[in-house]
Amino acid sequence: MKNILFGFISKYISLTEDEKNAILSLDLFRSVKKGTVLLKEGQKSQDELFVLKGCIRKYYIIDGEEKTTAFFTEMEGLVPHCVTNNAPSEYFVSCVEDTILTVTNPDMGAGLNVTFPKFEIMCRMLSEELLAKQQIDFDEFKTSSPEQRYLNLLQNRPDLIQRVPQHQLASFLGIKPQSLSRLRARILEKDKT
Amino acid sequence: MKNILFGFISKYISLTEDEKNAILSLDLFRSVKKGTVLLKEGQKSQDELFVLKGCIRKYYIIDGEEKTTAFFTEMEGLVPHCVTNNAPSEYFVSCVEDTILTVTNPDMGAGLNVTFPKFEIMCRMLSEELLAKQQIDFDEFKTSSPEQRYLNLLQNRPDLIQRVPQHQLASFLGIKPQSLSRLRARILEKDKT
DNA sequence: ACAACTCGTTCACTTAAGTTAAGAAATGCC
DNA sequence: GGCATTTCTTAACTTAAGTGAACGAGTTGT
Repeated sequence: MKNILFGFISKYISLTEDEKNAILSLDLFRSVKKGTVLLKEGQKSQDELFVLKGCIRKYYIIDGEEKTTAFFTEMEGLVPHCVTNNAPSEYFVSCVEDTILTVTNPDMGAGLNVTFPKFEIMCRMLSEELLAKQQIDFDEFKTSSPEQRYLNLLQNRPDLIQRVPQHQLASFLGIKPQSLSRLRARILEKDKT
Repeated sequence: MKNILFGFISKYISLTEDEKNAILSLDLFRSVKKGTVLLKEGQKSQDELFVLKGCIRKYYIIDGEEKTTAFFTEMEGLVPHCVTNNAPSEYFVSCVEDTILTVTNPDMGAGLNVTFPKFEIMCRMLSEELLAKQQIDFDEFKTSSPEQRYLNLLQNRPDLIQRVPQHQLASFLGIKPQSLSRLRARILEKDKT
């Protein structure tokens, strides 16, 4: 696990052994079972999540229905909105698979940032990268139909389609499970021809 | 104009007179006419835009059709993707109205950041704020129907509906102009009852 | 002033997504 | 193993969005 984390960090900054040990001493790693709920609506958590192995999802419950809006897999991190604005969470986060992740909170983070200014730099790089990606994703979503979105997903994240239940994928694509099922049948039909 | 800019900045950091003068000496302000194209697809610009007065929009041309994905009005800024990743732009940016904005680029920015580290701090705050907002907006978009999206817009940005042409609003809502027209008629019909 | 465009709306028709319900397949739990 | 639950698919029907075309109002340009 250490190696995965440090491998990821090394893409942004380089760490000395001392720094690595400082990080490890924080006891960040958590191993959680499929289905575990990491964050509930209404909860005021300060925890930032970073997935080392497995998959977590973010979802709302609207009119009693789960609406999944994002998945996070290996090397992807989620800073819940409630951490940023210090308000109760609007959404849930749970594990799609057995997952290993790091859990950090600003207190620990501030400590690290003070000790190692590099961290501040990495966080900014990460958040800029994320913002850019997010904007492109949003644009793509707006400019395509459900079917195109599914085909794009098939191209860009084929793993998600395999590892995530259909009904969760459906709301991620902005449609109902039945529509996804039908849409897939439609595509298969076309492929045959 | 100065006042608008400094008023905005003061929400994040406080500036001395010297710092204000340093900023003004950069000659950031631009006054552009409605319809002016500020960024073209394929272009490699380094300019970051911040709207002081007026409205600009970001749009793609896909299969010969304009797809508007974002509007930026007073006190909103756009750092085009091509600035971040130093590649040709995927989209266009043009003025919906006569607009006054600041145009900055990383060279100037770096100069400022070096001279006044505060700026770095403000930029990070801005980008974090934006990222959070963007995520919520994306979630809202995914979890609602075109009609709900229109009603939300009516709630949250009634000005946009007034100042922006319908066909641009339509793709912003992820639908065709005719559908927006129909959807609006439908809502009016309901209101009567 | 007139022609050429743009823009918004409407209509008829097509296509796809929402809804409700039912049943098959897979999964989880004694 | 067997029962219950969840997940996925299918189907029939409803509703809304896409498409192509037409029209009038407003704008632009000459």
